[in-house]
Amino acid sequence: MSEKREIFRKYISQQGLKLTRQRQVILDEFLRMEAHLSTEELYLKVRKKHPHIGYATVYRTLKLLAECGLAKERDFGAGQTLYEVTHRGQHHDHLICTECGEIIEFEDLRIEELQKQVAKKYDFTIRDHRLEIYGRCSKCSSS
Amino acid sequence: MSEKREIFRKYISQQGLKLTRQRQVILDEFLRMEAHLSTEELYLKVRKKHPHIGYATVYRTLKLLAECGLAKERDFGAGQTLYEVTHRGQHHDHLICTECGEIIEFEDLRIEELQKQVAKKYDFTIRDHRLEIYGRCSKCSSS
DNA sequence: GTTACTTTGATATTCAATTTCACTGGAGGG
DNA sequence: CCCTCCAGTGAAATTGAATATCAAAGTAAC
Ligand SMILES: [Mn+2]
Ligand SMILES: [Mn+2]
Ligand SMILES: [Zn+2]
Ligand SMILES: [Zn+2]
Repeated sequence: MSEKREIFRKYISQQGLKLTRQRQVILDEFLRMEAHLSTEELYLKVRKKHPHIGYATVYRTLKLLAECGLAKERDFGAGQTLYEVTHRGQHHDHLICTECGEIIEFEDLRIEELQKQVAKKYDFTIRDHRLEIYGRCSKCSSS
Repeated sequence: MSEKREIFRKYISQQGLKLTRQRQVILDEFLRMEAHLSTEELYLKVRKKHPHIGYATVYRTLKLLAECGLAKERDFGAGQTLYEVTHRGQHHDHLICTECGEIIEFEDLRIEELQKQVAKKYDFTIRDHRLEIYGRCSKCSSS
């Protein structure tokens, strides 16, 4: 938590930017959330305690957080981009329930390895990837 | 080709819809294209021979084609949805060059199998999935 | 305090996706 | 072959998220 604030502080100063009150408030509120949330959702959260902070500032701060690696932008095809806190650089992919919207995170190193093999076959240099599995979660299947 | 027209015809009639000139023109033009194309691109193609056909009709017909399984909707995160012709139900995933936009298709049954294992672990019923690998193609890497 | 910035936040703009609605035209029944 | 009805069409409007704009406010160095 505090370690992440430090990362942000350093990034801000490296870039010649300023550590403003708004940015700190937004960062704190973002770190407090778990799971995946949209700019709109974070904006509404922030707004409760700090009604003066504007949508544009939340939007720009989330971009900053993504730049410095504290946040990961996710587009699950639901019309709006979601953000999530990145935990010590660990990568993961998602199972997404199209019924109730639940998002389950998973990692599978075997799949990651096979992706590398595929890329190699086509002489392709991987920068990033996304694997999303859509369907029904256990709760929605049983009901 | 003709077989696909038949599939469309059947779907249309099953749904109590009408096989209009516009829909046939759009279907034919769509089947003639290879690779991935946007609604806009197909619209422009169609327009050349049939300037009277509107964008909304192309848009709606692509939705129909997706519904009956002749087309697959793809969102590669580039701001607009792309469509591609589905060839005899074969699934594939994509390597996407973020430099030049080239899209390479691949299938890897081992990855597909591992996805099933992951889903099973979480008691999740797979309906669909997307795996996209972003990076640089061989051409862009060498230059 | 003055200067030279950056940041903020209300608002405007963009752009694809989608909807609207008055007019048109397939297709089945006669 | 003609009717009639209801789905289809297409120009235009609307939506909604993402992003840009810009005047006012804030910040830090001089
Ligand atoms: Mn996640
Ligand atoms: Mn493809
Ligand atoms: Zn569910
Ligand atoms: Zn390339």
